[in-house]
Amino acid sequence: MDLFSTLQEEKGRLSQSETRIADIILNDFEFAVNASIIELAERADVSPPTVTRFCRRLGCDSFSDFKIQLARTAYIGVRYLKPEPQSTDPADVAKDIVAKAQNALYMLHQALDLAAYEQATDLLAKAEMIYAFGAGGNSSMIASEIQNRLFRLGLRVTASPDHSMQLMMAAAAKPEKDVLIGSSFSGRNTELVRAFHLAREGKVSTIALTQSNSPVARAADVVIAIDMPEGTNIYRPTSTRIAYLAAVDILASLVAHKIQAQATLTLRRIKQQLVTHRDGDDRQLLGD
Amino acid sequence: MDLFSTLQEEKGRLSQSETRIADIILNDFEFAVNASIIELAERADVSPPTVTRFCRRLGCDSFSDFKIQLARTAYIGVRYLKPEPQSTDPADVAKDIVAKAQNALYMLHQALDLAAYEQATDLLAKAEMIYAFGAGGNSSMIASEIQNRLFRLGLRVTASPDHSMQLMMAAAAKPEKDVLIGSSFSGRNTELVRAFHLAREGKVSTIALTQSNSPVARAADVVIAIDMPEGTNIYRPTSTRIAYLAAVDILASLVAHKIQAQATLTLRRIKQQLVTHRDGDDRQLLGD
DNA sequence: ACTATCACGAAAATAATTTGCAGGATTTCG
DNA sequence: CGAAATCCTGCAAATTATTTTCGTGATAGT
Repeated sequence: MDLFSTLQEEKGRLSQSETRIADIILNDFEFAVNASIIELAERADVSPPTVTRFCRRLGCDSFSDFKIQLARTAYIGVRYLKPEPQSTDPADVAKDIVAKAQNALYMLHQALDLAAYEQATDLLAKAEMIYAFGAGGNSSMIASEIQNRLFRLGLRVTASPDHSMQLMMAAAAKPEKDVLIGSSFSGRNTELVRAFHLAREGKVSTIALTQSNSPVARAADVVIAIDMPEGTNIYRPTSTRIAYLAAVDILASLVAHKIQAQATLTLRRIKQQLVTHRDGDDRQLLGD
Repeated sequence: MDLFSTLQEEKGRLSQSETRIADIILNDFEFAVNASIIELAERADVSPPTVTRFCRRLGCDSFSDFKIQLARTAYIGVRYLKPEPQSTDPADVAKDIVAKAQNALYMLHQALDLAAYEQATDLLAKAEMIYAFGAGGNSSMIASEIQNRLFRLGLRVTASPDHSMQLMMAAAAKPEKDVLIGSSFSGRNTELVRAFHLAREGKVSTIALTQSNSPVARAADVVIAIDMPEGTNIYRPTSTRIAYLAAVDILASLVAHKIQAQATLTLRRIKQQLVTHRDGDDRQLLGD
């Protein structure tokens, strides 16, 4: 487990002095990772032993162990604690975006519900036809991405960003054979919910990539939950999208492993096609 | 700068003892971050002072500073030093994908050519119309993504994955007013190269997101270079895409800052539209 | 009000790290 | 080839950082 989560959890149970230490760590991370136990103690106006005890309490072996653990989660964790002043300097903008994207990935990994992924994998691998739905710039991209990833494995799949089409397709899907997979960043795409209900009525299994405990999540059989802390402008949909993409990537890889033989064959054929169509250079693997 | 790069660079100039220390760090990272200077020294068969000197040489203030820096770059940097063991266990697959994606982001950031981004930003911000081109599952996604990001800023933009359309559009673009931006993961999409040539003849500025020194790169005025070592796993040549997406994100953010007033207004209108169209809950920021 | 528990810091003890120094190896240059 | 210079290295001492021990005062429960 990572320190920041632990810290958030324990926060309530800490004593006054310990809270002061925690605050310093949360507010001035740079100082905290670099400081010695004495400096940290002084700044928090406590004694070094208190700091040691604080570290132990958080599950670390020692103060140095604490600092290491802190540093390790750091690159990932700092950003969402300290929303830094919005700089428009290109270097900062770039750094910021990269850091946030990495955060999103980190959090995806933290919250990974493998069981859900495996269930989804089973459904997809067995499906005779897969319908991938999503609307709006973000989710529609995810839907095409699902298509893009799965057809390469030899699966039958179509993606649609169109509500009316989605409803019709959901109605046309074959019971217990076809699978519907939908994405909604907000979790409140009511049209998608409707399509899910329709599918459920028709005994078509449904998978949702969405915020947990949202209307979309509740309407689906299997939920690949992707929850990013909302509220501030820190988590713009753009870094969330990276998490979605990684989730699709994971899902597709698991499916690929599950149906390995078939997938390898299809891939080879696709590649063949690309190579002969292009300049004979096969350095490009699977499409541009 | 991060420690791993420094370590790679200095590697040749190190003495015997120091090389031993470096090897231990590179091969058994877990041990290295957790060990005390004495343990590390013993294992490398050197004295503690040698370790201290080693740390200084790498630009750290002290051994502890070294460990902190090591821990900080760790999550990101280790993976691509040690080729992963091929496992199909879902947890490993997931971890691997996340790590690769983070690596891709890391490498994007390392190799960032800000000047190119700024040039591209200038072109895009001033463009009267933007054409975003890309073909194949990956690049066509990037093209739509460019559209998705830029139209929100109030810019006029269209994306096309269709070669014939691309050529016609390139021919129709207005000299010195319109801009063409194209993506090619492989750098050898000859149709895109043709479109770029056409644009150049017509004095339409061109921006390429592609591999550096590739045909596509050579055909463009401004190159946002994205060079990734493609993995060996044929199921998943895809972490590169995350880097592309982040690059687009950076580009779009820079453009947004450049034309801030206009962008803010447009964004507000889009949001307004989404909120009234949905259930009045504005928790979703900018599309699903 | 009494006891148990807890939080905390002072000081002592311990452990880790760095510094200064000197021997030995290696390189450089005459 | 040999002498001087330089660099690498470890030892031991000095320094610094961290942890443990122990005692005090505060707080909560009975």
